[in-house]
Amino acid sequence: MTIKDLAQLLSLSTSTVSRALSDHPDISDATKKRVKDAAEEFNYTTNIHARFFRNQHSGLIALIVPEINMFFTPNLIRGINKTIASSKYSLIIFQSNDSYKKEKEIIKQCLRWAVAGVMISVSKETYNLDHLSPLARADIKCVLLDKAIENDQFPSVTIDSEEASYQAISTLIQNGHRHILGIFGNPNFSISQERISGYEKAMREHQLPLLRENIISVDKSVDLDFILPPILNHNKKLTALFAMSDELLAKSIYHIDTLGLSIPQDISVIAISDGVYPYLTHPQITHVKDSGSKMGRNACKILLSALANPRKKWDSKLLVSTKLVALESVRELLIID
Amino acid sequence: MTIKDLAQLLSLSTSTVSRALSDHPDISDATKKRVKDAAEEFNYTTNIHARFFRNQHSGLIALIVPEINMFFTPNLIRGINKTIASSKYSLIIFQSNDSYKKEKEIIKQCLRWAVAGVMISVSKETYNLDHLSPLARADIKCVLLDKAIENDQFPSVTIDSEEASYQAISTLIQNGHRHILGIFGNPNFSISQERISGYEKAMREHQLPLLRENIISVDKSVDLDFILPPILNHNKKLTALFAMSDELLAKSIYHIDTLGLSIPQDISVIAISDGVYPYLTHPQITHVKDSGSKMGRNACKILLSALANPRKKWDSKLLVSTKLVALESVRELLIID
DNA sequence: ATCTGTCCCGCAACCGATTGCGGAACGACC
DNA sequence: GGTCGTTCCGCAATCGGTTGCGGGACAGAT
Repeated sequence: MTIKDLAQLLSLSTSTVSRALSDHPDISDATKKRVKDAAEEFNYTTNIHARFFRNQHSGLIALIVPEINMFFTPNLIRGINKTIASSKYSLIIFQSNDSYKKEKEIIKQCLRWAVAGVMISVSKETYNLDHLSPLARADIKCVLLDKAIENDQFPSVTIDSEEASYQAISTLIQNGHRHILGIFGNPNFSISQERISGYEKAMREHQLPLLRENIISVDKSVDLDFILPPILNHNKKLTALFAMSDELLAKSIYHIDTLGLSIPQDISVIAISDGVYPYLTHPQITHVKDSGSKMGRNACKILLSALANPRKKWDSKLLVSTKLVALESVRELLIID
Repeated sequence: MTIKDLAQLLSLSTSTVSRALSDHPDISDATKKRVKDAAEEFNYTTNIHARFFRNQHSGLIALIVPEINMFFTPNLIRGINKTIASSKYSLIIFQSNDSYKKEKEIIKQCLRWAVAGVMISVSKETYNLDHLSPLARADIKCVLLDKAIENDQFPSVTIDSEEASYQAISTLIQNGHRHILGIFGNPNFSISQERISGYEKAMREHQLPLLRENIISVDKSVDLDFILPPILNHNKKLTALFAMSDELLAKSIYHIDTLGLSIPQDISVIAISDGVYPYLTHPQITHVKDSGSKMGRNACKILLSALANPRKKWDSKLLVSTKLVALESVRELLIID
């Protein structure tokens, strides 16, 4: 059903039908009603490609994520969807599978789709933003989110990783913990580096020693299967464990449980989390909440405002604040000096 | 950068450029190389809307899901992406937020996008498929998946719910359990009904009594917060619990842990799951694996083959088989008669 | 009867990519 | 030099929807 079919059906010209549908003042109310009723009846809707073709803007915003996993991404998408729903844009989602090559291909796709804007959480393999330059050249607005890379070209929305991690470790220290195992992701990523540096900052501020052996970095959470059990078995000084993400948290808890240790009697646990998983465990895990939906909302808002005011400079770096959610997994230690 | 710009740059006509890019035999190799190199350099790619506009097919497949949650959906999308990657189609994902109204709107969107095919997992509010008829009229192929509704118009891909549930309960019975608490979702959905009927079938086959109080149906998993603890506390005969989904499993384990019961010493647990969560808990949960990615792959294959052979009749109901994954949460009881 | 103004509506061009058809350019051959 | 074949490429129409411009119809005024 095209506008032509509809016009023929009503013995009108396509232009009249088009104008009637968009409430053009030239068209009489009677005609408008006739046209709209018919459109409803034969459920005609304007073809989005043809509309783009004529108007030269697609009304699309792309979201590029490394993967749609059980943690974080669902919340992120929820936040974005909510914000975008009140605009005239539609969202399309691409997955890079954590591959730089795929990411590059997706950028190309974005050009083909003639998207108005892009929100991207870069892949694990992405160390610079050269592949985004085609977007800039085509005047497509782009916002980095979550996993961002330092640059002076694109605005970014990330959680304040150092602060989040600092909050978590400080909480442990305030509860009397001094020997804290930190579990981090691949240290090549800025996100891991910042979280490590938050750990270190908190330790330093409280004059606690920084032991290399208490900082574990793994590329994938399954790597913990080999690394974590011996440490938990042999390092008897440890009283607390910090996990920088939900994946690492889940694996850590599994190993703690498996070794017959109990939380928080034998070991206290704290994590940075998007706040779903910590409620599913027993005891529920005290965590610093890193809200995916908040981040999505903010990234989306920045993008929409950039699209509304294309001239204005926009190179803001937004740090989404985090909040400590005290649940049941941190025990207060008596401080013996 | 349009094909015209490129043509002008090379002092060729648009038609020559177009043909060169698609390896038309009329074009000399030298020209082809020149054109392709230039396209690469100025990273020109054909505009997808214009292409559709000309060719009258968008090369799009839509996936409509109730929500992108931490369980199941990620796997489903993974499976679909993998299959679709080897075709010439692209995937766009819509979320209905479990709303019938939104679902209807999305169908309209699909028409506007001129998608070639649709895969839909219907919302909780959807009780019939009338809203899909515009798709049928526009000759858009449609496959139901996961949450399907009985009909004779669209093919469907679902897990064999009754069988999965039967497998789970049978396993418990074979291990000596006779008092099994079954936890199910909203009984209005066929998916819950089938799983209940699998439970009943297994019980009947082993001449065990069907107690109404041992079947719990909740609309949302949080409802268990009020329902489950008193049952676990007072019904001392129960030796096993069956959860029909990951959400329900997670909540159930939480309450079991909270009450100080241990799995499987005090109570055995089994579930139907997509196979991620059961490995994150301790002990790991024995489950009937309901593979989202397998379902996605199959739905996608059916759709692609329907698109390749538009004439052929296709009303298949595919039941994706499930497999028992025996882990650590089911204890063998001594059978005392 | 002619003119002016108003209200509706249609004609036709345009957007980018594709493709049938036809034609220019060139070499080979009689 | 004319004819034919071959190789390579351009013209122009097309897809669906939008919109500037212009024109028909009709009423009221002169």
